[in-house]
Amino acid sequence: MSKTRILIADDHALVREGVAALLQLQDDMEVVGEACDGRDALRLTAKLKPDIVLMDIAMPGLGGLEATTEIKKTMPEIRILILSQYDDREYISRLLKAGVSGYILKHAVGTDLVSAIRAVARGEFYLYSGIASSVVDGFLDKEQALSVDPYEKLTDREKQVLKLIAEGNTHKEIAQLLDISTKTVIAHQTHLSEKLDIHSRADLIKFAIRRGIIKI
Amino acid sequence: MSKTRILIADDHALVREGVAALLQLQDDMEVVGEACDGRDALRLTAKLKPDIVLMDIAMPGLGGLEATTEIKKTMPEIRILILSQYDDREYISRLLKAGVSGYILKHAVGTDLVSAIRAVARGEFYLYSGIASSVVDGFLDKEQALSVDPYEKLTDREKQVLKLIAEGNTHKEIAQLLDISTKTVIAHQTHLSEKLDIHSRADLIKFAIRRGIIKI
DNA sequence: TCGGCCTTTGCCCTCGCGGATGATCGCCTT
DNA sequence: AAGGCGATCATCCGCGAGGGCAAAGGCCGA
Repeated sequence: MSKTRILIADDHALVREGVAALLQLQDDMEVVGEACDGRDALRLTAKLKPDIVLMDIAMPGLGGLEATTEIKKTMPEIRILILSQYDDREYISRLLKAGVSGYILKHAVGTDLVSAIRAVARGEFYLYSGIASSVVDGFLDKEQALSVDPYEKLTDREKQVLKLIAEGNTHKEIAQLLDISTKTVIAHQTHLSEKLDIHSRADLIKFAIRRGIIKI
Repeated sequence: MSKTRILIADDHALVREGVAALLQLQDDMEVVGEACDGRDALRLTAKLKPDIVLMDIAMPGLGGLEATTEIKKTMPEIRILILSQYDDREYISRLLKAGVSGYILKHAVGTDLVSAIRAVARGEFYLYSGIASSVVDGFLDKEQALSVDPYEKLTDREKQVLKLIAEGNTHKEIAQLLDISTKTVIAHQTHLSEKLDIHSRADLIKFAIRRGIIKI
């Protein structure tokens, strides 16, 4: 019997090593590599061809969702299990659209993670307890479930403005940094807020943190 | 030779178990318990009397700093090693004031953590590489190093308002929730912003996240 | 009893936020 | 050539943010 080959992608080395240590205790699992961000995850996935990638969402640079999309584009047979710090219920449908095979929280215990990996290895979906019901709601709203990630619909300039807003800059400060008018900054923010359907600075900040767009 | 007895306090079960698995690999260390928040850490520390408490800062309810202060008050012989997700350099002096014996980041690798625990067990201070220089700066500014945690100087009402602001509520919404005038809300915010020396909503939100005051 | 702190509120002011609407310019695709 | 889209900037307007100033009532310790 061959072991399930696992790649762990998380920006916290201690979490990577700790989870790897937990999984190595299982005789049907083998951690073949560790990636510290989405770019690293892409590179190592192509190189190591693991069975499952255990992926955090909030990582610097290339985030977990973007990395998932890229991996599924070129290597659709590789299964992705999301290991998130946040209970992003309304976000799961987009992850499913990107092709992930499961979603588990860091609040879960080790046996949950082992169960999740075995389920995904068998080709099943895994959803951490308490999340399942929201996914049912998600399937009821199929239009939304099939929509693409709104963040990907942002232009480069809008992503740039989002990052600067989330970092706490005022419109005037952003205008000076980008050498444009404050009115243009506001226009970009208006557009990106509509695309993301997030209409307060506080929620923009939290969105950016969850997505790994800014560090705190 | 007796093993170093360690209590792990972190609100993420997978992180607790993973780090515990790493530490159990060392034959001079023994994880005697796991706590999921500051209150739990207090209770288990009193019950288990570990040599070292490995403590996260951002935990729901009672945070890591508050728990550290309480533990040091009644059990000063127990050493605390902070395991933080964030590089809160300007915050370290207050942790030192509270009596911690070390500070390490989740970005660190397992061997760093093992070294840190051994150093703390020997009675030394441990500071994760790259942080040491800022601590030198901290000692240069002894007045600040000896100051108390500004958050503790906030009144209950101010802490309440801080939480509601960080959650993204407007002044009017907070006024309605607390059944007071918006002017009073602003007065509370003015006072707490002065005490914390944080003068933008964005930074208040990030402060609240780092301290575990709000969830995201 | 007095002073200090907490909580509350008001008025005034400036500044920033953010939506609606409209416009120009350039690039790219059809 | 025509249309779509992104980036730029503008005006108008209502509302929120936040500082300054003043002050009243309650509670508690000296």
